[in-house]
Amino acid sequence: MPPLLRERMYRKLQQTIQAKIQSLLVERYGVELATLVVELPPKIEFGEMALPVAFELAKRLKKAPRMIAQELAPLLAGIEGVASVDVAGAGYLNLKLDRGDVVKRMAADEHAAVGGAGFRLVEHTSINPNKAAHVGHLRNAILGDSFARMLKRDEYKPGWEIGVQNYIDNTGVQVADIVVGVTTLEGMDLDRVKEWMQELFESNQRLDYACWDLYARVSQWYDSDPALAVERKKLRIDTLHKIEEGNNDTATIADLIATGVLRRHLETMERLGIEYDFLPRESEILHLDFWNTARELMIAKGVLYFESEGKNKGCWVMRRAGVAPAGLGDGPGPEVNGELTPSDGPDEDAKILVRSSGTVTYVGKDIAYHLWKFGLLGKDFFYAPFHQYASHMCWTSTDKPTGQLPDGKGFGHADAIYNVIDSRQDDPQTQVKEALRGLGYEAESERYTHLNYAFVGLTARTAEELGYTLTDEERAKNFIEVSGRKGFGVKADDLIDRMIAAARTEVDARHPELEDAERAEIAKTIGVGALRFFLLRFTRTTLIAFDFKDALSFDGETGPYAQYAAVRAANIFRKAGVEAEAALVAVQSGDYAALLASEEGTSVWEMWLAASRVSTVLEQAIAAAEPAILARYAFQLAQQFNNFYHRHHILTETDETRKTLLLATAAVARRELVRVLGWLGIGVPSAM
RNA sequence: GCGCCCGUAGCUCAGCUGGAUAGAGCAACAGCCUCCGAAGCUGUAGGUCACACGUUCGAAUCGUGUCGGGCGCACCA
Repeated sequence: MPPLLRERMYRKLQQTIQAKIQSLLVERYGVELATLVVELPPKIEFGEMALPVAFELAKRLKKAPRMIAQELAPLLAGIEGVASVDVAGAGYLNLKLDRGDVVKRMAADEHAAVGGAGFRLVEHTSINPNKAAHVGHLRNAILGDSFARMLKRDEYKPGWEIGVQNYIDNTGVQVADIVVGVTTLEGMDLDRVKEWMQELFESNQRLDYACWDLYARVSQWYDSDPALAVERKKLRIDTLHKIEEGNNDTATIADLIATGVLRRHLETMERLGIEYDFLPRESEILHLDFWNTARELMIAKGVLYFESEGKNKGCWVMRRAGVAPAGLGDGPGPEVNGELTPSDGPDEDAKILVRSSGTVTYVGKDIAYHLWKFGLLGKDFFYAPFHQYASHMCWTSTDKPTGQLPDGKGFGHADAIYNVIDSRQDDPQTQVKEALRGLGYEAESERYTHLNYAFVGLTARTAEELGYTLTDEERAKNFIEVSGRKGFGVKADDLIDRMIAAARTEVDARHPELEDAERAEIAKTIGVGALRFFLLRFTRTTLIAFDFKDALSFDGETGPYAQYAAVRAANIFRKAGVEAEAALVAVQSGDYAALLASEEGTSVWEMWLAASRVSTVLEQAIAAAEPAILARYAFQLAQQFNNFYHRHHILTETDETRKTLLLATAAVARRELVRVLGWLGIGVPSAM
């Protein structure tokens, strides 16, 4: 069978039809359209594909749209897979597909391929390793993990080669704060810190939880005595510098705690099915001098220059993204004696990358790091194994040569990158892209996606439930912002525990006959599914006001609703004593065209039509970098299935032809639902 | 002050590159379990898509402005 005939489900059919019409338009009217819209009609009576192309042509051809549509309609009738073409409304071209044909193709699992060449790096989670993860971090990790699953090669799609990274800021101020906490507030030295961590471990206490409270205490402590505030802040900076330098007890304490907390984060995320391939650390970016290499590249290209005047005097700066330089000229003038002379006064808006003290800012380090990601820095990390997952190793960076290189290539050779980062960092992210552009890496800059999302707050109700006393001002707002400094927020592990416990209560009530271990497993799948779905159903720009009551609801538009539909479908096969696979094979022989065309069959056909859109929706979700699109689609599939389930009673169906089709319908619905949920990291339990 | 995001049903949100009577869930009300498990289904009610202009055959969608809310604009990360 030629490839064109093989891949002809919704997405493929759409592509074929678009190409055909484009050539028809050129042939007949000499018109070329940049894009040709093919949409899903609002009602099934209008067919499966609708083309508003006649409206578009009306103004160019100075003809009534309906007239154009009537001219085009007969020309489209010959397209393969199209059963009929109608002109509707003021000039819509509505296509009806050959239902019997589509059903057989889908039963054989023919679908458009999604994927491509190149290595893509997805970076997410990136929690400061100085305290427990909270809901906001979960949104980040779940978004990133789902997106990685959408891209990755699997049974359904060739996908892309990908690497999943979790950037570890193990030498930042937040880690410094926790070090100040254990040393100054708790009076520990290195040996005592080791003992303390051992004690926590032996008494089954979580290090990240202990740090959560300590971090809050330190943050308060800095400002608790105005007379000592300056001194205490100095202690903080001194501690930071010692950590950055390395090779001293302070740095060792920082490393012990940061690594210990990081291991806890990995445990927390693993509970949700989230794994990483590589953990690049800031300490190596410093010790391997990534910045100096980047710095030279940037100076050579004139992107980075020394400011000798104005408020940024003594700093190395670059033009701020999206802002014209403050001076009259187009940026800095020619370089003179190692310094660039501003063409027309200093650019006061410039972004500082190196402070007058000689230290590098966050954005500076980030530029170096991103040159590495694209393989443009000309140097690499050294790699060491860090954590063994069931199916693969998670690596970390190190500054000592190990002779080990994951997959023989490491990770710094991306063709495209996706950074899952809070939208409060839109500006610095834009600045990094601007630096790439300035260095002449236009293409890389284009393939740099900041997968941004609005932060997660808490509803007033949930904040009060956590024992937080609200001010009147806070009560009036739609959400309360979480604060690590105040130790205020919903810790990830606590939340996961509550989700699973809520599911467990239901499972125990519904399935007392099951073994304890199986009930536990089912509850975990449901609790995790509910949590992941809850954080995925909102589009990225939507600020989530987290509320326990909403999250713990398992009715309606939730993960458990979708899981339930898949479980119901599976139950049908169990009770019928038929394998889903066999049902899909069975539908190949037999003629269902008439049945599918009937009024009753249309409600069955709608299930197939919904299921046929998997590739289309996946492509759309990848293009928009928006897992919420898939989450909503999963819900729609489940809803469609529940409709179908109530309308057609399969097991009692006496007509064999009809029963075969109904069984195949349930099989397809379940297959696609399981797939889509899988990309969202949501499993389907054995029973519900 | 400048930049970015947002304003859609009582509440929480969808609405793709403009297109057919603006859609879900929750909450409310009325029904449906001797029938593939009711974490489900059916029905009712609920909207001047913040507002005003503009572009267009056509605007929730694009443009400008106003009002209201959020977030950024450090020699912090």
